[in-house]
Amino acid sequence: MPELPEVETVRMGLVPALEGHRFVHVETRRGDLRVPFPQDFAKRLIGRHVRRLLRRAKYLLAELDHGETLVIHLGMSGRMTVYAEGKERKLGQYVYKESPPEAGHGKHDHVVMETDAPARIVFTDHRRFGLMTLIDTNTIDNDKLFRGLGVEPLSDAFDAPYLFDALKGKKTPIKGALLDQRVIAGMGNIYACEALFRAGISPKRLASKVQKASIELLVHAIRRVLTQAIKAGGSSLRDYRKSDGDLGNFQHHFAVYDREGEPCPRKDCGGTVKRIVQAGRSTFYCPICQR
DNA sequence: CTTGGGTCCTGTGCGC
DNA sequence: TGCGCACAGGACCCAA
Repeated sequence: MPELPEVETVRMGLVPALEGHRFVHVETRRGDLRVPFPQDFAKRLIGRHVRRLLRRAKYLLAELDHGETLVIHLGMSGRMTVYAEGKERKLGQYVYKESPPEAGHGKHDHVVMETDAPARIVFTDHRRFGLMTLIDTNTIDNDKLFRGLGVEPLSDAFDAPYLFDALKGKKTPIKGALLDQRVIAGMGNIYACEALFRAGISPKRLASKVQKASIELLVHAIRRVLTQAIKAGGSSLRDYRKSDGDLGNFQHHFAVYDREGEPCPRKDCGGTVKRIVQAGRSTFYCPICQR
């Protein structure tokens, strides 16, 4: 589910509930996620103060005051929902609903955290591909979760020379290469398809065979599509919700993703959006204007 | 080393 | 209505 724009939207929504606040209550419910919770997970969080809430690739990082960082990944179906304690409240640009008594008691609510904002944060993930763990802040960059990650596509380090170099010698189709987190940290299936469409590049083209000029277009397309998606609050197809519970909006702006059989949105193209499977994932593209 | 396929898990939507 | 299959925003692990 959540790719970079969705995780970034969730991050922004969590900031008022977490940053500068203290965990007053944490509990894990029903079973393990993809990775078991670390020893004394809840105990190690309670009483801790969150210095900053950051994002790296598709991970949320809550930097705590005792040298550990709470790491959260939403997997395919994870959600973080913030509820205001007491009554509905506006924090930042989000309005948090009052916490209903059943919040946190759903079948797939795995973690409930309360802070002195005061707020209740519920982590829900019916597929349990998500992850929550604690990692030493000082050495987090060397952790296996983060060690190999490529550059952040919205940072200054992401430019055409970087991408060209990162794709050099890759014998895989460009679409697959874009999904490789060692190349671009945070890229996912939707935005890889959308960016390739915008850049006019066929997803089947071998990564190492994409011309420099096209790489230039692709870098701009990636930056723009991710930025626009963040502005729209991410894309809600099935499970994804913003942290206030509302839907994102960017799914209405897809050019090709999930639009098999529809006309290519490019003016005068006349092509039809096609769906193929690459490395086990759906790819949507226009065979006429993506070359 | 790189690359592709299978796998984890639950839910939903479709064709028959 | 019901059943079975395909598929879903991710990312490990392992074989070739």
